[in-house]
Amino acid sequence: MTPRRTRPTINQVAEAAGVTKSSVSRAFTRPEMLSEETVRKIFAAAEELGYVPNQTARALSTGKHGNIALIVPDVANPFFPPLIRAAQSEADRSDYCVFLGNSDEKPMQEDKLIARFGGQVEGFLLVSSRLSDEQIVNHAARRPVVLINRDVEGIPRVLIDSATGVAEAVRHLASLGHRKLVYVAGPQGSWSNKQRRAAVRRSARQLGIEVVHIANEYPAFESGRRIVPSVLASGATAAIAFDDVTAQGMLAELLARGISVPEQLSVVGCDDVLGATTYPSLTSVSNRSVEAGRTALTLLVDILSNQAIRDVRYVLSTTVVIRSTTGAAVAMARP
Amino acid sequence: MTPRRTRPTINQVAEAAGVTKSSVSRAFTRPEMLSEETVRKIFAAAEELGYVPNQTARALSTGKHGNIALIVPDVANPFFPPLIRAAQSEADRSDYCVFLGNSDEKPMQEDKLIARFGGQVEGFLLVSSRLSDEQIVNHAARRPVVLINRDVEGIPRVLIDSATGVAEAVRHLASLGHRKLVYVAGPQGSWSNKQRRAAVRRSARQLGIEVVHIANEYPAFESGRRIVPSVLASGATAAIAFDDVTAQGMLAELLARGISVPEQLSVVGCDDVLGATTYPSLTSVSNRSVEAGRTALTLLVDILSNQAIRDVRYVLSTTVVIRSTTGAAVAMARP
DNA sequence: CTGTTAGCGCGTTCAA
DNA sequence: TTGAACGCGCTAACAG
Repeated sequence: MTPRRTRPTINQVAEAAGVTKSSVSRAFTRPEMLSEETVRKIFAAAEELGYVPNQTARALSTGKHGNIALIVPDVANPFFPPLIRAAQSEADRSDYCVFLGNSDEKPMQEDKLIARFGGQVEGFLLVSSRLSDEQIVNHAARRPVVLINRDVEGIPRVLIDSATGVAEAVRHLASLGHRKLVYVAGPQGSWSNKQRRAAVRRSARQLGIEVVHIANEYPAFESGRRIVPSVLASGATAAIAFDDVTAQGMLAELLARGISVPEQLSVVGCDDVLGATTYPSLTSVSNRSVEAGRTALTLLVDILSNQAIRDVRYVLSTTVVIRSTTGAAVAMARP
Repeated sequence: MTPRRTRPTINQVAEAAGVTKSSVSRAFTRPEMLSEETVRKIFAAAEELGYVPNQTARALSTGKHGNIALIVPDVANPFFPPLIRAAQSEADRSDYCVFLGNSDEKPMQEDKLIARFGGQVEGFLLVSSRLSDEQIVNHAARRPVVLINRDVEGIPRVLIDSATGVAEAVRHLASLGHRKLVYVAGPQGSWSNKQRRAAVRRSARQLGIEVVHIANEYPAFESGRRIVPSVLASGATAAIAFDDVTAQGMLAELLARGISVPEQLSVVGCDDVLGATTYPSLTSVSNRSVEAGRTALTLLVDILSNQAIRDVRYVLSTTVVIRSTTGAAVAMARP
């Protein structure tokens, strides 16, 4: 038997079961309102016809679509896939479908996506949003928004506190004798970048270490390679990069230039997305993106069902994971 | 001014513009049917109220939802994110929203996702589907389906032909003096796996090389590490892995065991997702997933607008990318 | 417990 | 070129 192209409607089921649409509707939403006998009849008829409730029609009358939008700056950046995966499987548990959006690190694109999805989702999960606080607050006024790695007062948010891990990393470098280090930055609009940068500065000052800041808009392997000359020119003996991918690019370029790590330069990454897969294996700040994704999605689902718009601020702290790219500072001439 | 919670409807715009709903509807779908003057008035009113057509209501009456579902086995596997990204941005160009589904390599989960999305999408893009041919044909009978890396007669599909690249890789190894190699397999249900395995065998036979097949269900870094003992035990001098991630795991384990690559064992990956980021940099079969994603999505959109269900079979060929994990075969005792 | 009656917001005939 | 009326498939009062 070949499957029909047009799906059976609630009316056909009603007729087949000898009841009205209302009863069929109830059988699928609140069966406890019906007699067991009726429910049985209806399900039998539905099964027979291969009836499945029409989500769209249901959404039109209830306003609930059962969809959630998940927007990230760059799907291809290894930081996001595990997070996406975690959020997905959590959404799955609550029978939500998730739209995925890729903003390409561009606020305008992100805004456009939110508008496009707006009509058919109940809430948004914005990861590392590049939007302004004002824009975020505005969207949140229309429908529930949960943020990951973005700290906006009044909006439920899950933050991966890389500051703790970064501080540990700086202390680790200090204990190895480093007195001057560079911070290779990430995207301007990134909350994580501001946080990491501040953490590096603060810890360094406390330990009497000098910090050089090097800008680098797009966090990627290639930009990591390109930034190496500036790092070398700075005269620092260690570098902390915005993320693992950037650090990996640096590692490759350093290797290509015959500069040995960590003997001549120590390198630290962030987010630990590469694990021990680089060579030398990368010292990094731990990653909690999976928990962040899971937590944020649970939070969103929670808000959607309780409609209690709480101001939650969930913080996940991090630590430094020491591997093989950090070592003793090179001997330097004293002034 | 604070944004309203409830969006303006077509009726409010109609009233504000001094026309009926019909005209407003037409202004947004077929403006050429209206006088310029009326269209102008309507748009002005819409703009003023911040009116945006309700996708759901529109979908209910037209049957077009403007959504596409993209299902992959594992978002976190680096092969997929670039493909997803490419498909996304292509969908974006045609104003489609995309649902992302993660099947966890499980046919049942994939089926469940298809059912869940079914009600609100116009078509499916199934990547490396783990479903049976029969299941796929069945779904395709209900609504348009485009396949990536899955070859089912009658279903539009985009195939990355890794066979050409794998054959090149085998010849490359042969020219380096290898006489016995192992193929570290991928998921059973994977079309790519079958294709690669067959290509290895065929090329090897032609060149008089012996092949050992080693099963390995889940393609991941850890399983790559675990498989190393078997590889070593086989006595082969070279290994071709199902994908780069598996190969990377092998590399790490080999390094940990003090076995040097390629001096003692040559390793080849597939899909080239890691680029030159491993150490030693991995020889691999080229990756065309971005083109595959873009092409497949264009194809789907095309089918959706032309409703001409053509039997397309788009093949992208590959080559071997030689880097540093392949070298001369180790000297072996002659029998 | 079950049927009846209204919409949800929009597209689309059919007339005018 | 525009308007009036109906229907998409389902849920939600309101009766009974």
